[in-house]
Amino acid sequence: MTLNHIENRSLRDRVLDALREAIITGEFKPGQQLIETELATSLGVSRAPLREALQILSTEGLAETVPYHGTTVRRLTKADVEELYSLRSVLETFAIRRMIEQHNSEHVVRLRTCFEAMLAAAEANDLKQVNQIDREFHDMLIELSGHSLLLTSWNVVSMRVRQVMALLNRRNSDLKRIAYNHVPIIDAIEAGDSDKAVELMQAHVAASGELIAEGWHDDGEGGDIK
Amino acid sequence: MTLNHIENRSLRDRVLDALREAIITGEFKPGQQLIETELATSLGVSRAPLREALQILSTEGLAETVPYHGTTVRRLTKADVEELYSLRSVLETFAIRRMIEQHNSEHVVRLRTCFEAMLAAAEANDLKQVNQIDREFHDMLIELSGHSLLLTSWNVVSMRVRQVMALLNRRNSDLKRIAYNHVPIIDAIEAGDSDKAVELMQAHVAASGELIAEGWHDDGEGGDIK
DNA sequence: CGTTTGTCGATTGTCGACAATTTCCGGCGA
DNA sequence: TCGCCGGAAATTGTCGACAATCGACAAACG
Repeated sequence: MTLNHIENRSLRDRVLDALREAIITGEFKPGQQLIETELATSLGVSRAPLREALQILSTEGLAETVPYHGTTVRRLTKADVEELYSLRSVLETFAIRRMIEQHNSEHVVRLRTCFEAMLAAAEANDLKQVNQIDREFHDMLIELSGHSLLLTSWNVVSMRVRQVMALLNRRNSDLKRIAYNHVPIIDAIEAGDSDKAVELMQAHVAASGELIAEGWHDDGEGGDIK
Repeated sequence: MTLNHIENRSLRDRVLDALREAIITGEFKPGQQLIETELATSLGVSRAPLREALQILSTEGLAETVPYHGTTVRRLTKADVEELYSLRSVLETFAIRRMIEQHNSEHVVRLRTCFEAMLAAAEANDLKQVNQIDREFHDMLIELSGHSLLLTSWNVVSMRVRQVMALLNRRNSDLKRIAYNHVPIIDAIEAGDSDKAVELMQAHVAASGELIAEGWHDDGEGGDIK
């Protein structure tokens, strides 16, 4: 008999996931006030676990808490976007170097598998799916570096990148081209050429970062891209 | 009349500071269980703000929470120390590059002032003071990069570095030599030579990291250094 | 004797109520 | 009209009490 484990996580964790998801997907807009009693009743829990979730969101940088003034969804200025992408670049290139040092061919296989899934989604013209797989690709890079502290730092950055992406209306650009952009990076990793892989990744991240920062309006929160 | 600011911060924040300090200074040993009722009564607060503080400690990586089993001070393995110092190196070198890009001579002045204070403490053979100023020096590097997201990431790393330092018994080594180690870095920054400054910083961090990791015992938590 | 089941103590998880703080709004006087 | 002074409303902060969960040991059963 194959029984599934029953959901046993604490309310706090489930509330945290729900709120995080709402912020990351842009359902909760930047600057929006997160009123405890309101959220608590709408989620059907008391304020205690909800507050704990809000604390965590604050330390993760997704929300902002001012004593006696409440918690709001953190605003994202143009400077924030630039910082986000520059730090992202630093973390990812570090991960690449560290991964290459391990000379594990299994890693390259996994990256290529991921790429192929991305390509398939691109051919189906499925923007959402491409985005998700792109996230998985970059997450995988970090994971394969085998650096757990880096992973936790990355998660914070990654979440906010997702938030940024959700806040702008992207037209469907050439998805296949986006997918193929990853090939030279994988090739450089396979060849063990750290410097080249790093260079390519820096360009890759910088390009998308600039593209986004370019059309960013601090008050309107994101314009149209591509 | 100069009145002190009335302590108006929330209990949670003050509890958080107290607990963090206790962990960072090594007063709370790694693996030690942090029992809510116990801490609450000893601090004279209820469990609510205390729990919120513990949540934050967990997300900061200083503590570890297992549902229904409580919170413990996070253990520091040798691998953790290595990850810590490698990430620290990445963040600091990034900060240096970014700082140099600004060509602000004021920055160099502040760094030199900091160095001189360190030297003075070294001549007084005051290990504790030297350590504190060393921390200030590296914190200053991050601040001067003008990258707020980097700063928040740094703070997490920095706290854990302090914890590591507190857990090992350092004999007084040559403090003046330690202080003077910072000079070439400042010089390279002043000269605007990013690559050299980065290289020196990497060596600087790697050296102390290896020194510490070398004598680290995962179970005993840190041996004697120098 | 080994396995399963029940119970206990300790600890964390959650809740509702109350206190503290800020904000907003209306009335009052200059 | 303007400023300002309460006081009510809204919101967050804190507390004590109760419920849920877990590990360990004892008890019952084969």
